[in-house]
Amino acid sequence: MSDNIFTQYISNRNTLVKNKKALQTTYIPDQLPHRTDQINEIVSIFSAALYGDKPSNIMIFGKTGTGKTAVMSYIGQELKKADPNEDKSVYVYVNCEVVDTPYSILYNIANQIIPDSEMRIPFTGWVTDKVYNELREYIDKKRKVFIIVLDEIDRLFAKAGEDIFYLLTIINEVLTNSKVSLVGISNNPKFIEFMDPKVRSRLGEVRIIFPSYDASQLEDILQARALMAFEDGILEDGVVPYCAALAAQDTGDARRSLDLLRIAADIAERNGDPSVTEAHVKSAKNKIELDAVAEVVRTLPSQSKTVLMSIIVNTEEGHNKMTTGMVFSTYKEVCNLIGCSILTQRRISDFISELDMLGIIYARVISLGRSGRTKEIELSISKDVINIIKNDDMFRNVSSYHPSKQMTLI
DNA sequence: TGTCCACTGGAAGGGAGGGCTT
DNA sequence: AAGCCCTCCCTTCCAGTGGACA
Repeated sequence: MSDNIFTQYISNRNTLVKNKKALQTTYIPDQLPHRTDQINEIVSIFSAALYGDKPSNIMIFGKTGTGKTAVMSYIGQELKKADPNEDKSVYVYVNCEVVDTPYSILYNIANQIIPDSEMRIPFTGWVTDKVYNELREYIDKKRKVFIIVLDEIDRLFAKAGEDIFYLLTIINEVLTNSKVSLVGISNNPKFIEFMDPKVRSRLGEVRIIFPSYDASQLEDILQARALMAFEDGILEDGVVPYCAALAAQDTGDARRSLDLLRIAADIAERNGDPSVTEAHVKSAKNKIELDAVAEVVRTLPSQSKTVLMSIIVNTEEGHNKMTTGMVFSTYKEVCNLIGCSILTQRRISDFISELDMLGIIYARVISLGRSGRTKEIELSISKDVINIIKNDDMFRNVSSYHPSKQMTLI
């Protein structure tokens, strides 16, 4: 192969990770440490399906990164192994973060279980009732137990209301040959309280809690993945406990601890280092935090970005702290420079509160006595993140701009 | 103690746009 | 295709507020 811009990276490739898949959060290992009780409970309920009985509906609650989705995927795989030809049971998984309307839920379930050769439900065009009826008829015809897993079910409830849950929970009353069992997964245990009591009790026949992992449990999980991913001697001794401790400090999120380990290994590889050290984990932590804020800032709506740019402009003029009025008058001038419409101060006040909630700025309500009551606003992002906004295409005319004299400086 | 300022933040409602239903 | 409904984004209105100041 002739030399080109990729050659040096290919020839100098330093691979510390022998099995990158094992460090992916989507990878489902053969063992899920510290989730045996939950797995056993769910399996004992699901086993009814293999005898043709209807398993109870289950609601699973637990914070992000507590293994809810991983456990359900694992059990789904195992169920398929126990019933490889789907003679008795069919396992269906739907992520309600992506699929969040009644029509799309039914469409998604139907297209997972009905082969194209038998029927294809169109992406749009049918009345929801028609999809429901077709799905119900197909399910009944098959004389099997259908286990339908609805991940992030609280999002579906927030977006689509409870009608879809009502339809799904009463389906067994109109089925004569088949049975449907529902599993809802949510990180918000409160949402079910807002449901109609009948739907609530049907949906949550059994409730299973996935507690957050503590540092030593996270360490076990990481250790198992590290064994799969790295050759001996590549990871320095303290690395796994350190990743586990950092993630445990947060919310006991196993996903976060895996991210730390994977990104630390990436950094070590790119530096050409022979092993992964705690220093690499520290860099990984900084990178994750910076990336998260940068991503939030990059994807802000344009009006929100303009408000943030106005705050940046004021800060660079030496006003580290400013009022809503100051931000608004700079905002109007920035709008004129970039040619976007000017919203009202009331609306800008909301944007300021949203930026505060996102942790991009710090805003608190203060009283300046005779000078009125307002918010005191200051930036709370790093230079790197500020540069992302300043280099945004929409602000190319703003680089040489200085705001008019502000009358109400703090 | 009352006044005043520069807002805050809740409420109501309009308009646009998108998805669902007929 | 047209109507309906919902959500989102925004405006308008306005009562309420904390503290400096007279």
